[in-house]
Amino acid sequence: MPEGHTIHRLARRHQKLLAGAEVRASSPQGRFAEGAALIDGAVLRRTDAWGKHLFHHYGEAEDLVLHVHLGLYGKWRDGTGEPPEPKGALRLRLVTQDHWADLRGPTACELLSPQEVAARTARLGPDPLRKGADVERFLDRVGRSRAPAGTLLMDQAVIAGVGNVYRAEALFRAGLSPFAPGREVGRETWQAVWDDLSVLLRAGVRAGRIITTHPEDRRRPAGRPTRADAHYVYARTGLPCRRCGTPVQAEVMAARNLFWCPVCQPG
DNA sequence: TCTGCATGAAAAA
DNA sequence: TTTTCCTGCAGAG
Repeated sequence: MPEGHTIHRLARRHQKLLAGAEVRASSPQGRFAEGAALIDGAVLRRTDAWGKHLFHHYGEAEDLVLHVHLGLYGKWRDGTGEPPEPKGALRLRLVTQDHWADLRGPTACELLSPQEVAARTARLGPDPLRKGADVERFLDRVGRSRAPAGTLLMDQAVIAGVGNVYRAEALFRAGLSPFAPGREVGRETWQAVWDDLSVLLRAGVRAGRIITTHPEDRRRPAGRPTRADAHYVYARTGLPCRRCGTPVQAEVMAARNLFWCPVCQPG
């Protein structure tokens, strides 16, 4: 589900499945009927992702741009051949000769001009998954800020694509307290966090899910494996830290549940 | 089958 | 800071 890795994976998938073909677009639910009508019959030229934002560029000049943000609930489904009978609230359906893609529950589904796209992405921080991402901009921003590290990593204007899972896990892997003010963390540590997120996000794109634990840390002394085995601290409130056994703590930071180990991440 | 919560962010207050 | 958007699913019963 949707942190940056999901969106980049979707961009690649849509590129592969739909790009180069004429697309029939519809909004069975009706909430995007006008936009769908404008896309309908156009050729998808290329797809792009920046952080959690997905873009489809349509038309010869690539100047008709579909912008989708999945938010918390949004989902894309796709398939080969005939699309299934539309069920429930289907915001957008894209159909080519060979494939279909359905969008449900997005926070944003809108058409933008290239100028509007540029304005949106200008507000976003560098995305570690993008070629040529401006690391210096990230380092500069976090290095000056009084805000806590756990807030900075969730701020899409600071670094784009990191969500609540990657926040918790990157902080743990860096041994960094979520409460440490950005300017007190140190440039080398922030650089390491960026590099680690870059690796983790890329692994997430490949796997299609977030896996942040080293294999040797994933083994459990007893019991059934759970979904949370892929994480060190995320959604593990009260469970023993995989490294030191201390119960994982949780509290709300930047409007989301933050998880951390008070011993491995002192401060 | 039902309930509450969830990987997000804009709008309202 | 709180509400809203409005989907899917894990866990409870």
